[in-house]
Amino acid sequence: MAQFVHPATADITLAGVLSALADPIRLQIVRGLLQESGCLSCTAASPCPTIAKSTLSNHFRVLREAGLIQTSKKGVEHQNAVRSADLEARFPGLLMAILAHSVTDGLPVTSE
Amino acid sequence: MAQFVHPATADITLAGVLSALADPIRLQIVRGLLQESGCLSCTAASPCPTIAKSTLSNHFRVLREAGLIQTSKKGVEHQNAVRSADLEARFPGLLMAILAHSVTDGLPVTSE
DNA sequence: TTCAATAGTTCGGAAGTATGGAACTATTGA
DNA sequence: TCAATAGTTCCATACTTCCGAACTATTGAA
Repeated sequence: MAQFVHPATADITLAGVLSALADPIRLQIVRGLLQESGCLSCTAASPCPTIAKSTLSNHFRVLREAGLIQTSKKGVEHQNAVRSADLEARFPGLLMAILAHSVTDGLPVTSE
Repeated sequence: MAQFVHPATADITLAGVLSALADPIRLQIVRGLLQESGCLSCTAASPCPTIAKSTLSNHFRVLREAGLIQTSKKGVEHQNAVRSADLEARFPGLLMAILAHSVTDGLPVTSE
């Protein structure tokens, strides 16, 4: 499990970013990471304790391969951080534009 | 086939929008619609002639149900338009932030 | 009215993707 | 060395996507 595979900044694709963030769980993970000074273990960054470890691991892999987060091993844990600078360089304003509205996700303003 | 089901502006969700635009084909459809004064039939808005009709129909359904486009029947064709104003009202700046980079790797949309 | 052409939709099966439990690896600490 | 903890991998099941074929709806011509 040496080091993880992270795409270079130039290799981050728009479809990959959107696809990764299209999942509410992953969206919440990224939001949580940004709120917590950017470094959390996988379980600490989980938005819901009922999610299976394997599922969570998969979500982190998707985020990692999309270039949204950077994962480094630290002891028995993994430290995850949002690649804010890389994303800003690759798609200026995109992440902010998306996360600016993520609070309302799944919380309809009106009926339902 | 009465009218199509379009979500109210308030019911448009972030995950729905991101999920709909996470597909390169749908991203191209939306871009094409915006470039063409916003009204195109389904086949006219197809970014690739090899896509099966059923697949295309499904893509338009996804875009419609996500609140990205409005479809109205006009004779034998369907007229599709991006719900720019609704999206701007619901998620200010989001669509623009996404489409600003949708030309896959750095080519500017504006000067095209 | 009947027939053919066109534009989309729906159906059904094949291929791909997501989920979670069980088993596995890696690190730490006793 | 053993147990505990953090993640990953494997596998089976469930869900989604894609396409061809059949279907519906509108138009225009005979």
